[in-house]
Amino acid sequence: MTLPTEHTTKAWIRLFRTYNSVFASVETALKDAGQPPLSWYDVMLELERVGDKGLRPFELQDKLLLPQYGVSRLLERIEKAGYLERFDCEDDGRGLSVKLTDSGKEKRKQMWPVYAKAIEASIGSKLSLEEVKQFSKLLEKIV
Amino acid sequence: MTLPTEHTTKAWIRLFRTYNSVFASVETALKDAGQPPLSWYDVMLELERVGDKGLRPFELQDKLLLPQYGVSRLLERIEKAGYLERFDCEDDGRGLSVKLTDSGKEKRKQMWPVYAKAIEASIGSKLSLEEVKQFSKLLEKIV
DNA sequence: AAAGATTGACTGTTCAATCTTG
DNA sequence: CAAGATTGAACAGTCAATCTTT
Repeated sequence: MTLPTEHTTKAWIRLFRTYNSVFASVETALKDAGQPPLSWYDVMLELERVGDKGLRPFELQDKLLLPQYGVSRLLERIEKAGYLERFDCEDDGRGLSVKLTDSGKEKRKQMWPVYAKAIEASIGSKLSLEEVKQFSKLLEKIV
Repeated sequence: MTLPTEHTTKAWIRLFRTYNSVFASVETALKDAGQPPLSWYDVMLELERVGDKGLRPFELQDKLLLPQYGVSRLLERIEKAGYLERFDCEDDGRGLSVKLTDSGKEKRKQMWPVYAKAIEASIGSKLSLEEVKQFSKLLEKIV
């Protein structure tokens, strides 16, 4: 394990600034549109994908790279807003499952165009299609 | 303003995951080494660069892309740890300046190898030099 | 004992209101 | 009134302890 080159350090600093700038654009767009934050969208999208059987919190934990207590608190807030339901898990008495409510599906649908516009403005409009693909490929190598 | 292509959306999701994964590695490395968080490093580096004349909080705000109250609270914590000093600004009675203390300089020096190793492990070791340069160039186009 | 999940207490972030000086 | 900066209160994230079931 050697020290990073100047180039690696520079790349990290730019990654830092770029991510935070895009992230801030998305959050601001959502807030300005009176919509919930991005973290809610991520949960709702995963839940919508699997339908009424729902997901276990630990599955969300893996998908969203959040700690257990982070998922617990996030679900608590989204549930309070009425966008999801927790229910007992039949297979495993320790656990529960979570599924999206109808109003949760509706809300996710409302959020998407706002979210999408922000991504397009922040990234899509700045790079050519070829560059976007290249960018995606490089990111894939890192994680 | 059109909707993003699939490719742009995919690139954003990867950017999200990659950034968060690298960021978490860096923070974990610092914490495990008993060092302060990355946000402190950023402040201390900027302050070290300008020497004893220091920086105004609003200048840090621009450099670090933080809100005014965010800088205020961050400086408060770093000052309490003894790594920086606030002092009245002679040019502008409304403002103040902030400079690094000797122990702040020392601390920044201690943090760097830990930080550097984490960046190298997360990014440098995953990409060739050419790829790092490409990556950097693409990021520059976005922000 | 280990896995799934939650919670109290603490730390950090955000919002809106405030204070001071230009 | 604008700009620079801070602060109380509300909100979100983290740590360690806890509870239940496997």
